[in-house]
Amino acid sequence: MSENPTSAVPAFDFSRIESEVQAFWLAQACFKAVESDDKEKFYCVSMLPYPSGALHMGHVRNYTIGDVVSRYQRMKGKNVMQPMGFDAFGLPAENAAIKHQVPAAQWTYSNIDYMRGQLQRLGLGYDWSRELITCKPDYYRFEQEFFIKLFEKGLVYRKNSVVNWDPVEQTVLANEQVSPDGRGWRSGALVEKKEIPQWFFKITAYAQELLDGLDDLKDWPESVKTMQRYWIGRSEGLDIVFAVADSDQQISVYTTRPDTLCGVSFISVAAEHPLALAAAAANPALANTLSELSKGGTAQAEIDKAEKRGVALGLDAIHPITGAKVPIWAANFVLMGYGTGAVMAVPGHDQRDFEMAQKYGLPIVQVIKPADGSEVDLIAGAYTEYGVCVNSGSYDGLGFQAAFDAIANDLAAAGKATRKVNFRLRDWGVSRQRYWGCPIPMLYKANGDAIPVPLEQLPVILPENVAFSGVKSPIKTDPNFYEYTDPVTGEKLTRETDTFDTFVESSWYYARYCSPGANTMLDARANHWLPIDLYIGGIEHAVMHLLYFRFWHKLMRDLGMVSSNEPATKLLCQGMVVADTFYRKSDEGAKQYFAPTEVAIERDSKGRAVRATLLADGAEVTIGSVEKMSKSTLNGVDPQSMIDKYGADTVRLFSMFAAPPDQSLEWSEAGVEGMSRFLKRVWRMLHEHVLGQQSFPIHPLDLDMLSPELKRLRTELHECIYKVARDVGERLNFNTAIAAMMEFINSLSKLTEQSGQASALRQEAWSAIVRMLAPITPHICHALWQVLSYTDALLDAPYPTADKLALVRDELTYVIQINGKLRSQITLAKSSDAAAIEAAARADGVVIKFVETSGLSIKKVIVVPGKLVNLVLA
RNA sequence: GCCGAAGUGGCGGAAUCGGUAGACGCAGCGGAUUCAAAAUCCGCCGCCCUUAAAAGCGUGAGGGUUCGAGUCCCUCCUUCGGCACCA
Repeated sequence: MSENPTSAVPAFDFSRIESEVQAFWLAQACFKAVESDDKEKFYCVSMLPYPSGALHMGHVRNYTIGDVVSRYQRMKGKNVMQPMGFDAFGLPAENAAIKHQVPAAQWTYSNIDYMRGQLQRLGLGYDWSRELITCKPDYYRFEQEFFIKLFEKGLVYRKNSVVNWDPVEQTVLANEQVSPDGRGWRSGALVEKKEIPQWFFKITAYAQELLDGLDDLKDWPESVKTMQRYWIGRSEGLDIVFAVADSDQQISVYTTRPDTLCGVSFISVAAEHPLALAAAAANPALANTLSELSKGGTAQAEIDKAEKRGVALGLDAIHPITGAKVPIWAANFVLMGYGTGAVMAVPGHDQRDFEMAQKYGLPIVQVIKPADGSEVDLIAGAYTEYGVCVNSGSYDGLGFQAAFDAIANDLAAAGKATRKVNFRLRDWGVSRQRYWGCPIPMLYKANGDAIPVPLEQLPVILPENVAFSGVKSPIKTDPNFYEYTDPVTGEKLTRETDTFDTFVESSWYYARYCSPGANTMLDARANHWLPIDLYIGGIEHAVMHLLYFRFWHKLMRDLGMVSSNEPATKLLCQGMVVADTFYRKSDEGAKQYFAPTEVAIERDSKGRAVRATLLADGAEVTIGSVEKMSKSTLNGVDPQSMIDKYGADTVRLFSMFAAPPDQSLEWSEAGVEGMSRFLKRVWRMLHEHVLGQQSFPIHPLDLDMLSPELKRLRTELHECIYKVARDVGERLNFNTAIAAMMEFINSLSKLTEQSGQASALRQEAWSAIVRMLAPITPHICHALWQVLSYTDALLDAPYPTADKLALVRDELTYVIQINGKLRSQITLAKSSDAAAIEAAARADGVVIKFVETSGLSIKKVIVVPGKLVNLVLA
């Protein structure tokens, strides 16, 4: 790129500028956050990355948003803390270890080193002195200690729970390792459900508080709160006890629809229910069928979509109202780990029961009819709405609530039911049968009793130098790890070899950032920063992570470690980064994908993409759908290559401009080039202003001296400032803020006037633009700020505020609609009242002509002050 | 299957409280500059009819409310996220 030799504007060398500015920030320790009561604090956290190898565009987007907000808040005078860390335990490191025989720890640490460098290269303003890495004992020791405290409080317990079991590999599989058809990813064997003892956090003890707390989270997206409410799933219902015929056993079911009780035609239990197991013990054929029923993975979507199947256990239950015998079946859609492992089946009014009844010829009885008296068709499916009881004896004619109360009272009096509030939320199972995780700090006696590891022996350190033979966790076969001798009594104990779910580490890292180096989990500094003022991460975390995170905060509160009730007051969920896909289909129908860099796109005269060819052979490839960047579709774009080619500022600018933060962002290299052009234009125009100023010595801006053109332009400037501050500071809509700045710069570029006042206005404009762009493109702005001859640090320069007087316009443009359609426009003085506006509209030439030619007359006039006039013609 | 989102020009998107649909950017087209190209600058750019103007159509589909609907209500379609062991 050769510059015009006559131009005195220096070349824009982003690479040199970015490295110089980053070196300056580092040397000045600009982002080190120090607790202070002088300024209001602002604590901004972006969800920490899993160190998978390199940053992907999703990270770039997430972290740029956090950095823009942090830098903006700093310019608004806040004491900002923005930390970063690595969520370093997890399955991919273990898979790398199994596949390539590289130690999980080494793989993880080298990934972290590379990714940290990438984050720094993006110019993200983190306080690196607070960095944490969750796989290090100085982090995870505190969660081991915390777990033991909860165990002692009774908030942690052990129970049997179902896992995906691969019968060929003899190992537990993650849901991700089970294919959609219920087979193990390596063995291809049909996965079975197996019960093993596992540790649980009693999150259900906080269910009501987690639900109620959502009402106070005013700055969380409504969609996330709705999902959490549904996930917690509070319901009011009845625990009903059915006696088992010819036995002293009974079976308990929970229902939210006691009004349908008279429609019960059978009972469904899980294949692992004690009644089913007892029946199977005496009946090998039944045992076989039950094991067939438990085939398939544990994922809810899979269970819901599977065909409803069941088998009669040969037992009957006694209906608590009618006394009739109803058969007991085992069904594949009932889970032992959820509720009582048994449900009452009402095929007329529950779709799953309906499908099961149809398949096996069980009775379908209508006991609810619509309140409006219309008929229902119980051939097509169940009628699941509320209505009025029929075929229900003395309850006939009662509506939902009346029937609920009557049946609840009658059954309660007979000792057959109790009212119960139930939650869909289940306790949080944290045991994983995997190696690369935090060891669960428990010991087992020979009789199976569990006791915690003595606190003074913490942390239980995960050995990092281990070799995998096969897929099994090495610590499960290593006596040096699992053998334990009580130092006092000499008793031989066994260590727990399961590790924590990695959601445990990510549930409290945000708090630990506030207390770096403390030798307890948190210290007093935590309450200085908490709660988080803005938490940013992917929408995929809407329920699980964000619920565990809220739960853990309440646990820490109840242990006296933090004083707030919620971890984050504001939440932003950013969308995915997506890109075009290109592929060819093989003869077998398999898709072979190609990276966008390997493909050339041909366009027609209107710019439509008509054809894509592979650069390597010139032959056509299919243009696929736009999908999330991923390894499998090869449509990922490497952030590093983009930074090298265009610079961090350009990459940041594009990430913020191409879409609003909560929507998916389509990557487009042409779009990136557009951003690069914009920055070069800013660079050139600002330099030209400064060079031009030399012939017009700096004048102070004198508002009374401005020409009408300058006055109009200044109004535009302050409208722009007003909009940008609102978009960035309140709405978090960075794309429209950037568009507003581009729009203003387009106007500014048309200003040709050369005068002292024009120069003063240009100085005001560029000073504001550089400060407004600074959070988004901090490197170039740092350099331009100096070009404008300001000597203070841009990082702490005050964010521009709009001059209210400049925002006032003397005239307003009114839209004239006829029957709601735009027909004309008029410009009126701001002071015009409604009558004057209406009169002006009636007198408008277009209106008069329209009324004449249509032959209609004006029947009604609607005047919206400051906006429009609508004339209704009929 | 259940819960939550999204759907607007050739493309990404804007329209913030029911009031001008298409800001801004990309792509494309035309022009200036240049020996030429790149870069840069200027202009055009929803569809349809048209020399032009005007009219008409137009925000996934179909209904509805309203003086007025991209926005509110109902029904439906498609795509995406989550569904408890990927993180």
